[in-house]
Amino acid sequence: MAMSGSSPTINDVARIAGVSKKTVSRVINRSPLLKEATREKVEKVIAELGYTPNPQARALALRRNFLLGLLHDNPNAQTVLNFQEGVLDAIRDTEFALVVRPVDRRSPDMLEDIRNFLEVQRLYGVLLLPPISENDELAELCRDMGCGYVRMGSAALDTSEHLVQSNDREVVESVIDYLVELGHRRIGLIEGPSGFRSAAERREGFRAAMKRHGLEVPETAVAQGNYRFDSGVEAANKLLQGDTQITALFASNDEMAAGAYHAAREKGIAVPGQLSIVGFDNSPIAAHIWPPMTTVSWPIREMAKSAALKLIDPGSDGAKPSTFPARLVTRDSVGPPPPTT
Amino acid sequence: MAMSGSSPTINDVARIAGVSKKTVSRVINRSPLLKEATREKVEKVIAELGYTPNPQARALALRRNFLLGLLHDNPNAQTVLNFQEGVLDAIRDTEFALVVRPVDRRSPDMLEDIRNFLEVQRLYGVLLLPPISENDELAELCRDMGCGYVRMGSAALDTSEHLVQSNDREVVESVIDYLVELGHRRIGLIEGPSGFRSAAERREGFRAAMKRHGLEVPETAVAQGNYRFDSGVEAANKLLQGDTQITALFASNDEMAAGAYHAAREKGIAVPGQLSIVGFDNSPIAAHIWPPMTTVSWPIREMAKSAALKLIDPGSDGAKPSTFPARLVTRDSVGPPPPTT
DNA sequence: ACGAAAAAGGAAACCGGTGTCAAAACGATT
DNA sequence: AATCGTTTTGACACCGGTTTCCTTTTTCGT
Repeated sequence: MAMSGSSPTINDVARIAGVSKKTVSRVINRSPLLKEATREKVEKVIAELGYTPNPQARALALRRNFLLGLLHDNPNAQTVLNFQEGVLDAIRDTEFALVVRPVDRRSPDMLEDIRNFLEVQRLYGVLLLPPISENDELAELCRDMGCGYVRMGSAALDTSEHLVQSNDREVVESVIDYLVELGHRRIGLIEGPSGFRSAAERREGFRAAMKRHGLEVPETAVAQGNYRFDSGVEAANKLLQGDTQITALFASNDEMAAGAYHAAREKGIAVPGQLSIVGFDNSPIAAHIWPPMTTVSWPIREMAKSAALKLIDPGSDGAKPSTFPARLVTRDSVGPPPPTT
Repeated sequence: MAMSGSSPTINDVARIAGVSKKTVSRVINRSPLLKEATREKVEKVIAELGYTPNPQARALALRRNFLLGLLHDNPNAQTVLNFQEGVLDAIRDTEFALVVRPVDRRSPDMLEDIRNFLEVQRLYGVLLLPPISENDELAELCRDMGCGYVRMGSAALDTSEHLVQSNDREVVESVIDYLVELGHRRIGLIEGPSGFRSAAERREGFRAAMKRHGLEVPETAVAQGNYRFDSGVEAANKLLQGDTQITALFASNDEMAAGAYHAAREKGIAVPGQLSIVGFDNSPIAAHIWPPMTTVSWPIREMAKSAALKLIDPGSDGAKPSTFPARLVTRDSVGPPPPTT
């Protein structure tokens, strides 16, 4: 009775509405076998009391928590944080909460750790960010544990309902088109680490476009990095040395592109005067570096929202995989190739 | 009996060990009034079965979840993410999980939203990141709701056990000492937004050191930003215009310092040749920008870990406020002032 | 108007733990 | 051996929901 502080329970609602708790439960769960009048009566009481079902109790009864998990091993802070924001967009005003779990994909115990985590926390579902979203054993683990999951990826990795992706390949092709149109012929690539689907997609986009334009891609015009700044420096040093004569360069992410800036600067190569650079991600560094970097932006926040909705309300966002369009953001790191060949 | 898949419960343990579930509960909770023999017997069964208490059930019974919340409205992704890692360090191998909740401190509903969130999720405790860690109403709300909390801050804001802080002021003083030692006399300040304790601390450190060296700080040598890149550009433009003749500049965070780089570049001012710049935070951009930026690094991950420990195990990390030392990271954005005055 | 089927609602058990309080076991004393 | 005061332990209710199963009510065909 004295309810200062402690929130009303389903029993309070039932008593005041003059029905059984099961009926209240039915209202909460939108059971279809309820008379409209009853529903309204109960809903009125719920509204009056400001009743919210206790997630802990539901979690216990349903053997399933109202928690969405974000599993990631992501080198890029901004990406992860944007993703978190997107998930929050989806669960705002619901009883769901977001729990985060950074993992170490190089640890041999990763799967075991995650299994433990899932077993203990009994999450409603998990969101898998690249690169671990590409781990098939992990997806299988989720299935085994009866835990919903959605993989973020840049290509088809799974059946329909578990996937949210972007069109990396196409947009990289258009990046190359853009460079070629400006007159570039010798274009270099800093690709991402093997094992990353996104890296493969972007590389394929690059190769396809070059081929379409009848341009060669010599060995020396390609270098591999690991998506981190330092590896970008190193890769660019390789690309820029000797006689390659590259006039433009596409890096598979912004951090490596920033590394390329660094390498160019050390070598006294002007950007974009002597070398045009395009990155990928549109992370803050792209806007903050000098000159501001032309890069590819993908709608991570929207993708995250969609992924979360797939988990908590499969009806709304559907069983089909969702593909979100990335787009080129032109700033000042691209120009025509230098006149003297 | 058939326990494929579903994990064992306290009942299984009790039955097999031949004791009551309450006794098992006592073992789990390290109750001191247990006979050693009983404890061992039960623990053996627990180990054999690989039993883990179900957090949902405990949450229901205790009216308190095993969830730590991270409340933030932070402009810096890397800071937030590092903080998350630190919390994870603390709760690894415990039953705790970390839930994140970005908030909007400019929203008039913020407190109401948070109240709702706390009421529904019944968190074990929350970690408050700057700037909302400085909101006293919020701290009071936590107390009201019976929710543990720890504030991250750069100065005393609360009583002892609720605080983890850094020594911003001192370290900024040492930054200025360093610049003065190199020969700088006209040093500019880009300060952070009003309302941020950290901004005030850093400003005071700056002013104290300048005063100690007998150096003036004219109006025109100070500009205010909001901790974001663009505001850094703007502030630096103000500082660098006309006749100020500043030879060095301290920005209250790295993003604004990066903005100052940008402004300098646009004006054709060489860094560090004509202008030395020091930032604060040691965020990735400091290492990636050109030239690599001298900045202040503070041990956010350790601070986060300490904060989390304060919540989940007040015994271990103690009731006293913890202060963690920040330190200067010297890179290439600082040099002696230009010879021609 | 009647009986049968369908719809609506309720009682009680259950999810897996913890709290309360009384009972049992134990040790020391007499 | 009986008594008493501590430890230890257990029975049972409870946390706030859901599920199962059964009863009551409504609807409808004939």
